[in-house]
Amino acid sequence: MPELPEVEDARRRAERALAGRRILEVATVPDPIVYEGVSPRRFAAALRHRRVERVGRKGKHLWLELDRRPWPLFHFGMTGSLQIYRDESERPRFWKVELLAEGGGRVAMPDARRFGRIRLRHDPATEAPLRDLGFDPLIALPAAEVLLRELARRTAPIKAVLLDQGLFAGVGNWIADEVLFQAGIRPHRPAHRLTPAEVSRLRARLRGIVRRAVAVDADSDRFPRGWLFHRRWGRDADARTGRGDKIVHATIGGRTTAWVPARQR
DNA sequence: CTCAGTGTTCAGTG
DNA sequence: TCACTGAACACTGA
Repeated sequence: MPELPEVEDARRRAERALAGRRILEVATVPDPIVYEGVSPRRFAAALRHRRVERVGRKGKHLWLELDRRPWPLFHFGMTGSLQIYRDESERPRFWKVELLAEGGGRVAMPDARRFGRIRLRHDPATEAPLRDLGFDPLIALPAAEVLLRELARRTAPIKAVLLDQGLFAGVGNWIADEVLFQAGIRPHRPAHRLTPAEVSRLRARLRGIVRRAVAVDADSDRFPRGWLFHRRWGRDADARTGRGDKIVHATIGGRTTAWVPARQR
């Protein structure tokens, strides 16, 4: 479940469970794909007995700031998430790591498809992969003129450009489609051909969508009724919006794209 | 059995 | 160097 709002929700839940507490135990499973550049053993040793000061996020990455470096850095890939519970019996299927905190709270990262990553960094914000991220729309969304200038250099379809983490950190497939739907922009449009008015709308909708999704704790059942999100799933040939407009599916930027020709130009 | 998939990376091309 | 495209990665669930 991992686009910006889901990761921000994970960050807040992790902060509630861990901030100010020590990590008493670290359980791991052997997985040289998900653990990148660090063995589970060394990872566990770096975290054990440390106090968590706060939890950070940029784009789709989340990290724990401990009282000693290095710090753990997580990416949830397609199917990773953060689960918080108290009883060991609730340890999720496909778990990769589980922390036991002072007070008995447990925090685990499961990841069925193993596209997620667990890393160790001395200063996550200034090292790869975070160093290469663009702006995070929840933290600092640039002015429309700045966006317009960036988009002017890109000839790829706007849908593909929205997915570029080096520009829009944290935007994933459903957010990109939602932004273009609400801004009334056809996903195939070359980014450099967007008008200033369109870039302005795109910026406003990106901000609105991310803020709203975060405000409802990334709980998609609480996303506004009119959002494309609720009707975009599964390449259903007769899918329609609430207003009866046809939803079509295409592959753009290598990803399934849902859009509404009647509303997007 | 087949295929899509809330993501990223890398090789190849222009 | 840079922008861009498409394949590869791994594996579940429909």
